[in-house]
Amino acid sequence: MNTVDTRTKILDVAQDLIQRVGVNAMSYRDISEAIGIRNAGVHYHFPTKDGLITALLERYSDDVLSLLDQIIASPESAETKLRRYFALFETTLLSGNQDKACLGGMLGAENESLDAALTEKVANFYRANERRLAVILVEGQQSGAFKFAGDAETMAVLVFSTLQGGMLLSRVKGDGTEYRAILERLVRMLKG
Amino acid sequence: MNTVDTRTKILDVAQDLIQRVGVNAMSYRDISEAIGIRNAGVHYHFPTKDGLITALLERYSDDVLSLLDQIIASPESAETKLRRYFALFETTLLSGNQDKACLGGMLGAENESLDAALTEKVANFYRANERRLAVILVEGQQSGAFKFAGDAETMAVLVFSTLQGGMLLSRVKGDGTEYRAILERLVRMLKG
DNA sequence: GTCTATAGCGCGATAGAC
DNA sequence: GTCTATCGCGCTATAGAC
Repeated sequence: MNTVDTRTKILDVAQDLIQRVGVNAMSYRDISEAIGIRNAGVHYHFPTKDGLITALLERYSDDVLSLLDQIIASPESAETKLRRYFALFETTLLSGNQDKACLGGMLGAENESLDAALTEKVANFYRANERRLAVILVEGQQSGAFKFAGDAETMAVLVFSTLQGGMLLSRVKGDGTEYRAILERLVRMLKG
Repeated sequence: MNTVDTRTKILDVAQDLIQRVGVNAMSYRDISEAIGIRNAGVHYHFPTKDGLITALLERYSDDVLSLLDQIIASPESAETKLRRYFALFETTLLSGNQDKACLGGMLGAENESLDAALTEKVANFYRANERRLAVILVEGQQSGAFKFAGDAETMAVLVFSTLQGGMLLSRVKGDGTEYRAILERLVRMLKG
């Protein structure tokens, strides 16, 4: 059953391509060939490339943050929530057995070559992640599961930095297990 | 006094451009215009783009690792060495008052759109950094300055991940002070 | 909503003069 | 070692038929 509409197919394929090769190495032709229509057909749905990328980031951000909110709202312990957060990026974003970067990380790296309005959207995606991470960290602090000095906000930024850097490094080195090892170690550090 | 030869000028300009906009948004024309020669003049020194990028990464890797070796060989404490390591990426690589990414980070993000041989060179740059970080961490462990559970190798990868992720995030958010805050917090965590 | 066809440009790269 | 000139291609994007 293939009831997915073309607009969604375009977004799916574009996201996959960007996560693999980057924004500037992905073309309308790549997209059109992958879904079996022509160049002009893609332009019908997304007249400009910056518009396509903007729509893509919005969908991605909504999806990830919504999954994150589900994790936060669950009755699990803070430590489990944090692990599920890390697993989200490991499986959903490094999914499909091939090495994919985080869309947010890739757009961040290439952000200076994109529409200026996109920079703020990418930054907001980062901030939204950090805000949710801070909630989990505070919860763990209060329950005694996490023990660390200083404010949870800075720690949340540190955790998100490690997550993003860990994905980058694991992908380049071709060792998918490294990401897990890095964040497992980080959890242990947070537990004190 | 301008005694810098053209080959060096090309490498300097290309590196600056890649650190800002990425490999795939940088062109021979950008380079030639920046140094005041023509497209063909750049091709004389670097016939292919992959060759140029390879030469660039080699120079960059040699420079960074040599500075790192100097830091390690210095009589400073392990904590000071680690701070100097972080400052190296903060000042030398985010230099020139504008937001630049780490060349290694940028090539890592865009690595799937580059010559396959470059992937291994980028990975080796990461590993070389991690190896040196591990030396500093072990030194700090032995002197009692650092206290952490588990092997220094995994911790070195965690530290390098945080450094790379921190540079990415700070750059996108336009807040250069964030990088420093993240790594300052990491140092405090390592001190236990 | 997708097609054919094409405009217009920037790209990496090369030949050959100087 | 840098130049002019150019090739051939891929790109984003658009016009107009179906």
